[in-house]
Amino acid sequence: MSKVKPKTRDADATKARILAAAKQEFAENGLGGARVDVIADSANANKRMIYHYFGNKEELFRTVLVNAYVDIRTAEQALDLDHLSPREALKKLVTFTWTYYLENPEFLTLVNSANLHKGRHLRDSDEIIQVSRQYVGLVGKILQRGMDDGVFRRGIDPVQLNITIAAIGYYYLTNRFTGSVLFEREFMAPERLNERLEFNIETILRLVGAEVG
Amino acid sequence: MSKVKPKTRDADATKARILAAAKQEFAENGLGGARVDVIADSANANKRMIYHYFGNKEELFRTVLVNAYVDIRTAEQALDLDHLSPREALKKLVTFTWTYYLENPEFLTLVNSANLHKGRHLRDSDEIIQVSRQYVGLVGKILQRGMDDGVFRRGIDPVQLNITIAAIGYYYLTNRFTGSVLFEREFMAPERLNERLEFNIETILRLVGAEVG
DNA sequence: CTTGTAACGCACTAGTTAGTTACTTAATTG
DNA sequence: CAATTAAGTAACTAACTAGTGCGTTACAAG
Repeated sequence: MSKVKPKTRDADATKARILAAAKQEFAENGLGGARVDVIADSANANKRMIYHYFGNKEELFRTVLVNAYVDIRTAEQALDLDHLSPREALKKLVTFTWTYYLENPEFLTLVNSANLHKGRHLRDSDEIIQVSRQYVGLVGKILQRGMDDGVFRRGIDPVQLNITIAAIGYYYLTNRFTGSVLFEREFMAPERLNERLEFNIETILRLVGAEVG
Repeated sequence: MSKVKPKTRDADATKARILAAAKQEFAENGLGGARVDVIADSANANKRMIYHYFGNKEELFRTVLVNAYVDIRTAEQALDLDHLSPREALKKLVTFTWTYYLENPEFLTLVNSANLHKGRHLRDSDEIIQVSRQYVGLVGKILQRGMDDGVFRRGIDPVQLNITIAAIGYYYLTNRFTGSVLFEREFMAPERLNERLEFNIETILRLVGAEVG
């Protein structure tokens, strides 16, 4: 965790170190379980700096959370799905969502923590609403192209599809610990992960009425 | 919250009041955010009783968690799906899962909390493994009947199906707060809830290759 | 070189919090 | 009914925790 502290003073770098450490600590212990002193230490910063730059613990959490959403939505936009067939675009999006969760597990626990606190950290965030609209539009466009081409069935709500694509990956990964106990199966074994991704792709393709295989 | 304290001494009743209060407090604030004093108060019990009956906060959480799993698995077993057609049995199971999450939102946050703590509270719980096997068996039986009847396709893993049935309801409901902001849609409005349930039923029926409608 | 501003750090406070000690009171049993 | 066991309580403690007061140090502008 501990990043190198620069010799010279650098407000931006210090802020960035605090945010990285906070993301880690909040993800690992939740908003309630996270310790401000731990964040300060592992950021190689002084606790006073956290209050100087972010005001308080809640505001720090809000910043971390908004950044996390902006990050995933930005990565999605860079996917460049327009030049793919609707079917391939959908496969790529399901795969991306899965891989992103897998490589950024902090995202899952941050979202869980935000919801435990009834989403109050996200309200009145215009930034969040902007990037979310782009996301819904992205899936909506794939869906529209697929319907026009006659390869997807009509009448599918893009928001419901969005939620489902997220759900089938998110649930498996966020509940991987209890899941491994309940189902007596090593959820994180590489071949199990591939198995699940394939299952998820099939689930989504069948849902939109595309030919599977 | 505050249950009536009986005039006479009653260990079982006190235990039960503590467990009910703990379930509420853990569900609302997570393991880290829950306060033992709050649990004692709202159970109309003394904090000392919590340590007397349950040892410590962690063990109390473990008990609450295991009880929650046993409760949902018990309710599922009472569903009596054997006399229904495979297709109807599956619809009933998806509906039950959805309704159970909706009526017992504590279950969702308890499971999230357990996973934040890497599932350590569930390990070496034979009780959990027993009831989980019954659950997998239940879905496996429906699946088998459907394949025998030729209404479901072959080769579906019952565990993956189980996970997917849980996922599409769980994700929508546990993330209802951030979801309502991100998708600019009132996730808990009655017509939205029905919409989602219908979508979920369709998702599962298409997944197993059954005729939809 | 001086002076203003922002980065940074130490040590403290006021309030919590899980867990405990030492005790009283009610039920049970021989 | 005496003696033992179990239920229940209040007050306490040691460690922790978010947030702050107040002072120091680096750097840029003039």
